[in-house]
Formats: sequence, C-alpha cells, structure tokens
Amino acid sequence: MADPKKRFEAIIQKLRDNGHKLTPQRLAIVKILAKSEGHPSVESIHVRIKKEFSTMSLATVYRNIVLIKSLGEVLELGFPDGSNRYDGNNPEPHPHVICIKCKKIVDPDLDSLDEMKKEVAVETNFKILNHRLDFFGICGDCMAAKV
Amino acid sequence: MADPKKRFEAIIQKLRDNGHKLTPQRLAIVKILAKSEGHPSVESIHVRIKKEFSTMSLATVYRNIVLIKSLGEVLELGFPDGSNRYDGNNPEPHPHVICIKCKKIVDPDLDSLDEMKKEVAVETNFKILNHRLDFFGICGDCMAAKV
DNA sequence: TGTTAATTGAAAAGCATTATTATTTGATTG
DNA sequence: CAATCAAATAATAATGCTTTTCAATTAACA
Ligand SMILES: [Mn+2]
Ligand SMILES: [Mn+2]
Ligand SMILES: [Zn+2]
Ligand SMILES: [Zn+2]
Repeated sequence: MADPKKRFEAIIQKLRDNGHKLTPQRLAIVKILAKSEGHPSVESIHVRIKKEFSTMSLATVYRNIVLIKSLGEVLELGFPDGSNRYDGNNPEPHPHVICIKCKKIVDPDLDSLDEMKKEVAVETNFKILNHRLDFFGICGDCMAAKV
Repeated sequence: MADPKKRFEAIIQKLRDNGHKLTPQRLAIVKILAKSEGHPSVESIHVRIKKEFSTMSLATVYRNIVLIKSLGEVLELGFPDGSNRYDGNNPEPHPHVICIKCKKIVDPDLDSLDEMKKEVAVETNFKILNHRLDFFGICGDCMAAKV
C-alpha cells in the first residue's frame, strides 16, 4: 500500500498542474481516495463527507471522480449491477478479491499476471492495453460468522 | 468451441426439464446463444430476431436471458458502461480478450488461471467461488486497418 | 480587494434494464 | 382434436444510477 499522504500530495499536485481549483469539497474527496480504505463507493464517500459539509452534493462526488479519473489518479472498479468502487491509492490496474457477503474488496499479491498478458497477446494477436481481474468469494470473517 | 447444435439441445432440454414453454421467440434466442458467435449483445440478438418476428419485444430478449442465466446456461459479460455481451456456447467463467476498437470479443486459451485462483485463496483466506478476467486491447485486424 | 472562469448544489434529464398488465399461446388432458 | 389454464408475450410505464443543466458561489491571480 502506498503512503496515503504521498498519494494525497501527488493527486493535489496533478490537479494544480492542470489548472483545477482546490475547493474544500474536492480536497475532502481526494483525501478519502488517497487512502481508499476498503475501496470506497461514491455513496460511502458522499456519506462520510456529509458529516463535515452537510450541503455536499452527490453530483459533486461524481464530477470529481470523473475529473480525477481523467488524470489517471484513481482506478474505477465498475460492476455490472451499476455499483462502483474506487482505488486512488493504487490507480494502476491490479487484481481484486471481493467478498460477495460483506462487499469487502482486497488487493492480493499476484505477479504471474504480466506473463499471462504476454501469452494472450501472442496467442490472439492482440495488442493488450489494459486488463481487469476480479475473484469473487467469501472472506475469512464471513466464513467464520456463518452459523 | 462446443458444438452449437449440442449446446442448443442441452439448453432446450434444461428449459423443458424446468417446465418452461418452448415459444418460437425463445427458440430463436436459444439458437443464437448456443452459437454465441462474437459474443452477442441483447441489442444484436433483438435485431437479428426482428427480421423473422417483426413484433419481437426487447423485453422478451431480456426476460429470456435472465431465465437462461438462472439455469446456468449462459455466461453474462456485463460491462461498467452498462453494455452486456453473452456466451451461451461456454457458460462457465473464462477469460476474454476484447478489442476496444471493433468490440470483438475472443476466447483465448489459458490454463494458468486455476493455479492463480488457488494462490489467491491461500494468500487472502477467501473461499473463491467465481472470477472474471478481461484483457482489453486492439485486435490484429484493427491494427492493420490503422492508417 | 476586484475580476473572472471554474466549481458547486439542486433539480431535471438521460438511459439501460425491470416491472406491469392486458392479451396471446404452448402444453396437457380427456 | 378441442377445452383449459398457467406461462409467456408486446407494449408501455416505472425504476434507479449517473450525467447534465444552470444560477449562484468561490478559488486563484493580479
Ligand atoms: Mn485495489
Ligand atoms: Mn467466451
Ligand atoms: Zn466478507
Ligand atoms: Zn478490432
């Protein structure tokens, strides 16, 4: 895991470099994304910030995520059911392990993926630019909690 | 690739066994899914069948896909942008290679995934039940077509 | 401090999918 | 080979998440 403070600074600097204003709402969103503990959703970001800024609009969270995404500083994990989770701590594509019970999302250590990518490129004659790998299952906590 | 005729029969039999009627609309949908050439979308299935049944409703395509999915006879590839593609020829989870230019979807041969799944299970203490692996890139045809 | 373009909040619009409902129809039975 | 009836269909309305709109606000810069 990258240092959240360094990630925060890096994202802020990127915003500055591209001529974007640093509003309190924006800073609050970046702060949460820099850590991305548990891979937050738009909704959970909104709820957390509302405690401090009661007028914070959901549209503002969406808008800022679109902006930060366009700068390549947050990884969006969009799911077919329409839900989205974010990782601003590590914005590069990487595998995820998702608990279908408690919705926890974890970053596993896996290095065999690069080799796999090369295999696929050779076999299919594609130029591979990106990838997405999700494992779905039940986490240890939820297994233990089962009756 | 499985034999489309055998897949067609298998899906039809599954429908019969579960007490579902075999309507002409349903048979037309199953026929396309059994082959799943190019991993069709709801829209492309609808367009193809409309040529024969001009009154075919889009809702009917959706309904039947939900049904066939519930019987485990089609794999749904849902994308974050809301689009969906289907594979009724091989309904088990498997990797896909997707061309971002022409939207072609290909099934690569990859066997190292099972091992990876075991690694992840051990490392994260999850019980892995399912997975999704997509590679995004540009296919040979689109590379060649580039000016 | 004043100027200005970016950003915001609130509400409306957009859009793929799902639900509703009246009508039609496949399958079963005798 | 009809009659029956639950299942399926077509058409349309509703849903729910995300984006857009627009007037008001504000960060940045001189
Ligand atoms: Mn992650
Ligand atoms: Mn496939
Ligand atoms: Zn869990
Ligand atoms: Zn292509």
